[in-house]
Parts: sequence; structure tokens; C-alpha cells
Amino acid sequence: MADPSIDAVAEAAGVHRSTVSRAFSRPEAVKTETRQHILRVAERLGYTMSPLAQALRRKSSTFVPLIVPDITNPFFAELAKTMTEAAGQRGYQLMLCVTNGDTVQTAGYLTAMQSLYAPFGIIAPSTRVDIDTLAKIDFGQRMVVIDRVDEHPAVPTVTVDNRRGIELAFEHLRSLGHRRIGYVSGIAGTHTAQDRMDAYRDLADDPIVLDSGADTEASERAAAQFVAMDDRPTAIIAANDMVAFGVISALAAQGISIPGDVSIIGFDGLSLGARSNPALTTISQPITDMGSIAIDLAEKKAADGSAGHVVLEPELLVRASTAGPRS
Amino acid sequence: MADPSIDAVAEAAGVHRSTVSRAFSRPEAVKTETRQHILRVAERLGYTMSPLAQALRRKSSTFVPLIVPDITNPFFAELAKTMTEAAGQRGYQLMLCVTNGDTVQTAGYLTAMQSLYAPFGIIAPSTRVDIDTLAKIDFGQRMVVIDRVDEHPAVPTVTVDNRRGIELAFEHLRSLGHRRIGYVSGIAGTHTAQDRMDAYRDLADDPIVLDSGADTEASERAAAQFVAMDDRPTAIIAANDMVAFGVISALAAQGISIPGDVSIIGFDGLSLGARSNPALTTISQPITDMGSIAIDLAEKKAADGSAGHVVLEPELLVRASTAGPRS
DNA sequence: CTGAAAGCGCTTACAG
DNA sequence: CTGAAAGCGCTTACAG
Repeated sequence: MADPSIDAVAEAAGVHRSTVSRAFSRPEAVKTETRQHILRVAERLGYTMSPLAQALRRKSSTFVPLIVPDITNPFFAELAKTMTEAAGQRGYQLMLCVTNGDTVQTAGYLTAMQSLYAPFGIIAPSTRVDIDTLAKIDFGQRMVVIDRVDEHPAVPTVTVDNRRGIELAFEHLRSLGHRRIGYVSGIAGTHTAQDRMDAYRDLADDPIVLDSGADTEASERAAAQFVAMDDRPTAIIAANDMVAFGVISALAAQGISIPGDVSIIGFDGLSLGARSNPALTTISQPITDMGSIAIDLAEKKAADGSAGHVVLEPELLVRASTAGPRS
Repeated sequence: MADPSIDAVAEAAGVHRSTVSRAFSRPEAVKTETRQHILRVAERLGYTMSPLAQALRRKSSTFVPLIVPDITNPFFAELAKTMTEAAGQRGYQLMLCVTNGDTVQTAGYLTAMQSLYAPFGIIAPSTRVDIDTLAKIDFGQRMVVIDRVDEHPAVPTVTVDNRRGIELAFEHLRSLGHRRIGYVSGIAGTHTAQDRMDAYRDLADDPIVLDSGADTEASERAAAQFVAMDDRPTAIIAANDMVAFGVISALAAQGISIPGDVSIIGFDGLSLGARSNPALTTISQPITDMGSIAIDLAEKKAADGSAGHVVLEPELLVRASTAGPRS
């Protein structure tokens, strides 16, 4: 049997469909008695309102897209999880859009969400979007991005203080006694990656940047490079946890022991780090906060046009991949 | 400016809106000349059809839900990725629904998708749904599940041959010279988990089942148990890759070397296994095929009511976590 | 406080 | 091959 429509409820309750509509969306505009009667009838009939019809009529829906480049990357998966919850609590339906780094795909999602009357959208960091073309499409004006966006101050953003994170990593490593501290970066091109790298270069006494990239081979290159060095660093800061995992795997395959021969610290605070070998010491980002803050910023912009820029504090999370240098 | 509607295109092209509609959805029903003119005008105006209005009118949409318990689990993330692609190629829009194991949430998604006129849906393995209540709701009749569902042969399913996978693991380990082969399982309760465990018990000469569960602590318990044994197994089969990672981490923390002291083989074939320490030997599932097959099954059922049951072949993927036993 | 009417953007028999 | 009409399930000024 088909779902009952608003007219079916109206008829069964002996009122006009506009009254049924009000009973749900503006309860204070309907006499209590009438409303309760309607609600009861609706309940009995198993009525649920069609979000489609509602969105079409209102020209606004509760679908909010989260655009990520790759859901297979645990960082985005964790972000998606927390954002799904944050969105749900506020009455939105998060729609996960995976672009695989394809700019055309991204544009496609944007126009699709526009036709779905999404109130706003969230763009995850390192999603390749041309912010300028974004500015051209109407829906583009309603995106908040989880990254820095210097050129367009009107775009709300939420980020972690990457410089502070790298600083925490140095503090931890130095307090352990390390002096020669290297760095391995992931894919270049995002602000986040850039900020971490810049912070490393500023803060290192003697910067040693190993070969980088996000694929497994890049990790192997970095490991090979490390092994070939005369004066190896005693500790390595990885641009993010996934890079750290890759480097640890490649280094261990070359017989290097962690943290015995070299300490490694990651960045992101993935829960996966708890079950890696060794458990990963890392700089953790408050991913959970990011989700709700992103939504807050979007709502705030919709309300008064203001573009907030929130910067969150990272934290040191000590596990087992760092120790004092071999004496 | 608002998106142009079908009427705007019709007016600009000097035809009736029904003709515009046909030009898109039943091109062969419109004179070539007229159609090309309409398409040109639509293009110029930047017209995109409203999926909302279309679904409402047709009472059918292209939204297909993929219901997963936890997107943070890399297996589901990989499944989501491949399914997104498979769906996209066939003109569907995959909507990822994360339940966090909550049955009420799941039911909510189901009714939501029903009101969105989803043609069908996919349920990932180990998603806790009461198949019987599923049978009651209308949309429930149009789900395909990626797991075994013995009680309801009318539900299309796609699975990997779990028994064969465990067999492959034994073959690999035995050919390496292992005789005492243990097992660590994940969360119990799914058919998949059950099938793998049953296969292990059948195939082992002398079953040794370590403490199990999916959390980090369970891994630690399993490791502690292993360390305390007088006659330790020389190899361990883990019910899935995530469990393998956890056990390796916990074992290594106790000073056990892998594969030196004990070989470990996983099950799933996550790409993450390539960057674990050591890189994980595993039984890989054809996750990519699962996505497109699930959709095929759904379409087939919609077409002729038949419920297909596809069983896929697993493969041995040798990496670095297995080796011969210490002699 | 409630009803009647118009309309959101589309599709699809039905005529012609 | 094309147009005119009805209608999908809702909402929201406008009357009363």
C-alpha cells in the first residue's frame, strides 16, 4: 500500500489539509485540541511527511552535503561520522559526497545539492575545488570549508592550529632528548599540508625533509632515503597519521625499529593509531568539535551573513611510537 | 538568480513544457530538430532538471541508500567507495546512511528512503537489522543484503565464500610449515563472522580460539592469553583485517615479533594492510565486484522479482606478516 | 483558529 | 509530433 498523504490524514481527521500541515510545522497556530486529534490520526495512519514535496514547496530542505575527496582515508571517515551525528542532532540529513579528487564531480554535486535546495554544505580539507568557480555558482556562497581560505574571507572556515601542532610535536620530541628531527609530508597542495611543512621548517634547528607523497611507494622512497643517510635523524614528524603508518611500515621492512632506532610522531589523532604497531604517538585534532562548529558557522552565516573563522587547539597524544634517542 | 525551470526553457524555446520534458526523458518521441533546439536553449539557460520535482511526479527516484553500521571501519569505507562508483555509472545517486548499530536509526533511514522514492537499497554486512521487521515495511522488500540471509530466500544477497577463504588461509599457513594454528574472531553475531569461525573449527586439526571482540582491549586480552600459553600456536588466523591489526599491535607491545614468533593472516584485503607493520598477509574479498553485483541483483529483482544469491571467490594476498615457523 | 486557493517543478495519459 | 490538462504531496499568504 502507498504511504498515506496529507490529504488522507486530513480526510480521516475531518479537517482541511492546510490545518494538518500547520499541526506539524507551526503547532502554536492550531488549537491544542485539534492538533492533538490530528497527530493521533496521523500516528494511526502511519503518516510521514514527504521531504520531497516539502522541499519543493518551501524551496529549502534539510539535506546538507559533506564533500570529501576520499572516504577510504580514515581522517575523512572519522569526520563523516562525527558530522553525521552533529547534523542529525540539528535536524539535518548529511549526504556524503565522494569526489575522488575530481573537480567535475565536485561541481556536479554542488549543482545537485542546489536543486535539492540544500541550505548549505561542508567541504572537507584537501578537496580540490576551485574556490573561484565556487564563488560563481549560487550554492557556492553557502559552503563552509574545513581548511584555510585566505583569498575569500567571506567563506566561513574551521581549522586546527597546525603550527601549534607541529610545535607540540617538537616540544615532545625535544623533551625526550631528540635533536635531529626529520619530516615526511603527505600530498602537497592543501593549506593544511603547507602550514605543517612551513611550521616544521621554521621550528627545526636543522630541517631534514624526507621524500614525500601519500602513496605506499612514497613511504618506501622515504624509508630508503632514511636508511642511506650518514647522519640519520633520531625522530621523524609525519605530516599526518596515514603518512606515519606508511613510513613505519616501510622503515620496519628495512629492519629499522620504532621507537628503538627512530621515534615517529603523526598528526591527526586517528583512532586507528591505537591499533597500529607500535601504537602511534600523534598530535590529535578535535575532529568531533569540527563537525558541530562547521554547522554552527553555516547557520550563522545564513542568519546574519557573517563568516566566522574558528581555529581549534591540537593536543599531544602520547602512545608508543616515540621514546628517547638511543644513547 | 534562481535556477531556470522547465517553463522558462519552454518559453525561451517557444514550445510547451511537455515537449521540453519529452526532449529530455523520451528523446525519440520528439522531432530531432525540435529536440536539438530545446537542448541548445536549455544549455544556454543553464537548465538542470529538479530531481525533487521529477521524483515527486514519477513516484520514483535515483537515490539509493547504502546502509552501513560504521563508516570508520575501513571495510565499509572501501565498500562505500566502490559502491558510489558503481551506482554513479548506472545513473543512481548513492546515499550513505550510517547507523552506528542503532536499529531505530536504521528504521528511520528506511522510511526516509521510502519517502524519497528510492528504487531499492543496499545493506552492508553486520548491520544489525531485524530482517523480520524489514519484511513488514514496504521498502524492506527492495533491499539487497551483502551477507547471508537464510531465513528469507526472497532477499537477494551477495557474499564472499568465507569457508573457502579460511581454507586458503590454512593452505597458505600449512604450506609454510605451520601445524598449530590459532584463531581470533571479531564481534560475533553476523553470518560472516559465524561462517568464518565455523570454517576454522572444521578445518583446524586442533582448534585454539583466542579471546575475541572488535575493540582494542579485546586484542590486548587475546595477546595476553597468547603470551600465557605453554604451547603457543605458531600462526594465527584473524577473522578480519581490523582484528589482525589490533592483535599485531597488542602482541608486538608484549615483545612478540611478527612473523618471527608468530605468523598472522587477516581476512578482507583492506588496502590499509599494505601500510601496516608488517604489511598484512590476508584473504582478500573482491569488494569492487560486490558493489556492482549488489546493484545488478536489485535491478534484476525489480524487473522480474527474482532473488539472486551470488557467492564470490576470495583470494590469498601474501604480504609480510606470515613466514615459516621458527625451527 | 480554520478553510479555500494558488503554486513549487515536473510527467504523462489524452487529444488533435 | 505537439499541446493542454490534471496532478504528485506539500505550504502559505489571504479571507473569514
